[in-house]
Amino acid sequence: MRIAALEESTGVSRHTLRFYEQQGLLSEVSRSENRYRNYSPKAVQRVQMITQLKQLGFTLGEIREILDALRADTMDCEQGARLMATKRAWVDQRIRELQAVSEMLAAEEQRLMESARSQCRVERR
Amino acid sequence: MRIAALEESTGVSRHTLRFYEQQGLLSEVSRSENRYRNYSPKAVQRVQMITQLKQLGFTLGEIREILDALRADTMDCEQGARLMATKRAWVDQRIRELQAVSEMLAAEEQRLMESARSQCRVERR
DNA sequence: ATTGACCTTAGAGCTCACTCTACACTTTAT
DNA sequence: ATAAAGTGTAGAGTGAGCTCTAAGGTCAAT
Repeated sequence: MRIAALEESTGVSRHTLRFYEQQGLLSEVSRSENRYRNYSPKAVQRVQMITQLKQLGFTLGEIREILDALRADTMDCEQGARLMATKRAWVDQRIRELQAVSEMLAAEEQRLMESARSQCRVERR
Repeated sequence: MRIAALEESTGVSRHTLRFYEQQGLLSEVSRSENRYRNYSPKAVQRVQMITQLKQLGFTLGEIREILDALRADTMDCEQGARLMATKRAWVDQRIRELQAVSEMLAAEEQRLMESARSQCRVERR
């Protein structure tokens, strides 16, 4: 599978695929005789996982850590578990922050609707 | 009120204040004889509003649009409320996504802890 | 043999939201 | 009078995450 095929099946541009490889997100990519990249079918899953985690707000550095942890056959289980726990604590903290933001937005929306009939001033108290 | 005073009373650095002005977030800033910026006390409120909206997840571009609309008096309360609702829907969607991630990480952590005593092999999905 | 599609690399450019530097001018304190 | 502190501008740098270009190598079809 060459780069155009991986681009086609993942929706991630060849530029970005090479960038991900350069950033260490795709580990070792094998090459053909002609130096062309030769991807295994598994690469599709891996790129899709990168895309998903990216959409969820993880940085490329964090994605690399997670993928490395999930992939490493030699990984220590306890270490992996701790990595997951750390990530999860971080995610949960972000959830709490976003929930606070959501509540503030709801309060602001409520306030604006209530003052819709009288005078209006956005976000100024 | 000069830039140091505004920096002091808002916690926003002079660099950032000038950057905001350059980005059109502070409209016209009056100058003294010596070309120093001369802020009115209202500027404190305006900068605080920028800070608040930023914390609510609005980009500087969105904040400029909101401030422009307020200046032009073309935004009423209902429009403001709709803006908040739209942003909140976006935030809530991200919360749901992160909750799904948290659950996946928790499951992975659990699995790793269970296999900590026996053979450790990270399964990919 | 030549076209054109595909691949390679290094490196430049872009957006966002700052952050800082260099250098000059003004004000204030001693 | 001098030094320190404050302010001005233009422009470069940062870092994340791409995005694109230039210049060249490879390959299949005509």
